[in-house]
Amino acid sequence: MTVSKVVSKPVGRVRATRQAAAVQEVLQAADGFRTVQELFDDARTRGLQIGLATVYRYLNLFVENGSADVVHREDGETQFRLCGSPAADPGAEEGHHHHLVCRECGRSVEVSGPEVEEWADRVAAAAGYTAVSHTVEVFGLCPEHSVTRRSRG
Amino acid sequence: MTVSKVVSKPVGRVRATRQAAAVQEVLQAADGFRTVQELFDDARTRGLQIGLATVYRYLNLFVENGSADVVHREDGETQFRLCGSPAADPGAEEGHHHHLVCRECGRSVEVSGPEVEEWADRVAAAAGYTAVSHTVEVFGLCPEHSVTRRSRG
DNA sequence: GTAGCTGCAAACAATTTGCACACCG
DNA sequence: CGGTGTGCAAATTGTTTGCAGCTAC
Repeated sequence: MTVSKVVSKPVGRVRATRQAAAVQEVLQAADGFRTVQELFDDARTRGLQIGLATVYRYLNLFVENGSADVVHREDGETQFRLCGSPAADPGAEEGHHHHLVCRECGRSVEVSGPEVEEWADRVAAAAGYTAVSHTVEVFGLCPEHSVTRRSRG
Repeated sequence: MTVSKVVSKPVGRVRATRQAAAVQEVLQAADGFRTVQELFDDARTRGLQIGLATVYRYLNLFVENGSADVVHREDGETQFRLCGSPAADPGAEEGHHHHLVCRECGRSVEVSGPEVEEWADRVAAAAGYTAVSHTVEVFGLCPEHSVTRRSRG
């Protein structure tokens, strides 16, 4: 695992600071969604000098830039993860998609559900609602963390 | 000593207190989802003596009982609303459904989306995920609050 | 050399909890 | 009279913000 210059293209409007790279690094190192605390902790563990507030700041910047995705856990806590490649697809409207997130490790799978979008649009239209937006988050246990033993007693 | 039919069956494990009735009253008076603060304020406005903490307590009890539904606004704040009639439908597993909520007035429409459930289940299964749960929230502007004038300049 | 970025900690907002008291039964 | 529901405010938790100093450009 070579670390080297990880910040060839930060995010866009973000200055090429050591901290921006740090956030991006821990974000990339994480397989899936992570809480801000976890990312902050990861950074510190890796010896990356950064403050919690800065992690929040960059995380929000990344989200604004479309570089990161965010999910609100049922718990209420916010989790972040690097997005695919939004900047590479300027035409697509942020590449709307949802995530299937593992409750244990945060590992996630990007899922695009045209049906869901259509469904949301349809029911909204049927009710006469406009300016519709929707939130779809799917949580579960990834194969590795699924309990194979269904025995209980 | 009948107190109307309002609180013939509070929620289940909830004692027939004045506060429980108060929360239920403001909940019923509201057309849609309301924040805890709003409900608390409503209660006070109606002259119902109750504390914020108690509103929270009952709201959570109602949710546990399946008497109330909850949505987490994009904003992060939690909103509550009375549910249909879960107790009247013991067979149905809590009557899983989602809501189409108006951003302006909170008025909502209960929407059942078998497709969404199926979709969530399908993508989860395809990825090998188990113990799947999903969150689907649709926000928009109800007919009354939709901006009919599409002019912009 | 300057402006923006950082970090720490205080501020903040939403929600929970503890404890003394009132009320229900 | 006893238990427990209640209220107020303090405690908690997740997140944001202010200000002095450092860093990148």
